[in-house]
Amino acid sequence: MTILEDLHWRGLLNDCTAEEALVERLAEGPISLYSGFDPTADSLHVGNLVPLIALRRFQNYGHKPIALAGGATGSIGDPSGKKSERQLLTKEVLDHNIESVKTQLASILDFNEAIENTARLVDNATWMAPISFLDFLRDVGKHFTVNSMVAKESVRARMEDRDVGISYTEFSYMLLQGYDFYHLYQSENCELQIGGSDQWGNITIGTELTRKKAGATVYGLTLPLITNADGTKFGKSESGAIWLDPARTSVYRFYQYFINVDDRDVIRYLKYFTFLDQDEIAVLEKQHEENPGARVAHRALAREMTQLIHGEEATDDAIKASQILFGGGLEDISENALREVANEIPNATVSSDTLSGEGLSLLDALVESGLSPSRGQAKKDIQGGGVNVNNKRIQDLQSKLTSPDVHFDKYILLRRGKKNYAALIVE
RNA sequence: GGUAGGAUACUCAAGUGGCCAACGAGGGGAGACUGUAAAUCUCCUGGGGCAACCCUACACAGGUUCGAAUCCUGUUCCUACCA
Repeated sequence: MTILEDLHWRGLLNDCTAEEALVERLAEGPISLYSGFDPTADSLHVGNLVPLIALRRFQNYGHKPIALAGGATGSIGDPSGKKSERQLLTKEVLDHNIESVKTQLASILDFNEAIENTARLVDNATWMAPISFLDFLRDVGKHFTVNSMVAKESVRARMEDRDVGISYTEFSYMLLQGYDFYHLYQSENCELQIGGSDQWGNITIGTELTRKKAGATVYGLTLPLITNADGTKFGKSESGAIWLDPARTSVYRFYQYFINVDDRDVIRYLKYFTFLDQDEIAVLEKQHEENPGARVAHRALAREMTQLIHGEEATDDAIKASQILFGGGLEDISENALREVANEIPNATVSSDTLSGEGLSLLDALVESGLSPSRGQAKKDIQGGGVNVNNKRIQDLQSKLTSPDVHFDKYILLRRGKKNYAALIVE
């Protein structure tokens, strides 16, 4: 199977500037390709993952991936898919973002310099910054008519909306990105750019510029926009975007996001995001269809993704934490796993004194921990059988929490309903 | 500006002197069933109390009454019709 066949089977081929020619070129040998990532935040999120993983797919097939951090383009702002003009980022924020994003890019691609096709990381500010405005206008701007630029979807959408409009700055974005491609062709012999389907316009500017200035054919390839079957936006949970940075989205939440993927989406996402091959996914698909309740495919997806981004060890912790929060008792739980859980859920601190003697009334503990808004509600929760202490149901209103309830001298796990947890941390 | 009608809990909406912390629906919470799903079914849905009961609440401020969401007066806001 070739890389393009692989992408095609995965449903990752959205559009290509010249597919047949690219097939021939790829057959001749390894190619350098790139994809750009603008540092609009100090972390990538799962929505950025498709192109990034696609770069890795190419690398796995022996090609040479280049990850481009958009130090220059990011300072302008890509109008593609944006309904309104964006706030420019300050230099400091931009620098910080680039540094953070760089390390994330590095975690997915193989930067091992010992291998032939090691990945590279470049920042377009290094070649954009020195170019003078005049030179840019003469060398790049001259090759494009405003007529064609205005016709691009990203610009047209904004022109049609008279209320928002588009600034000259964002209008120029496509030229910068186009120049990147030309530059990478010249300096790295980079012949292919990949990106999301919203990047089509920007990518074709690059292939055009390279053809006009260097007389060379370079290729563009776009990947589909990921859409959830239920119409919600991929990569967004109730609590916001799913980031790759564990400080923003904990490993546990990251794992859970993929566990909770809609049944209808799970096989598609296995193809989009994982490196599992056709046979492996076919097996998962069969198991999923026969018994969706077992959620084998979901588990595989969540584990693969979490391992890819956060590594083996953190994944194991997330899986264990999930087991505690969605299943069994605490009997065989390790202190590490319990700490993981406690970090994940709201918590309240109680002093060990309150647990000695009489103990702390469960009602007070529920209110204290924020699980129940009032004592009255706490009572109803208990009477309704909705309250668990250390994953054991308690239905006695008079129940007190005492030291034997404390795990590892530190934790008491409270739960209201199916998934509202809180930890009492004893000090 | 005139006339008429209205303002009830998260939302809609019943209630026109005591049986009203207030019918019903939606929403929300809990339980059962399940797959950390969907659907379905049951219960709960102002605060405190084990409870009797107490407090707070039917736009706002007063009043009548043993007793007011309900009657009266004034105020504010909304809606319709007329100017």
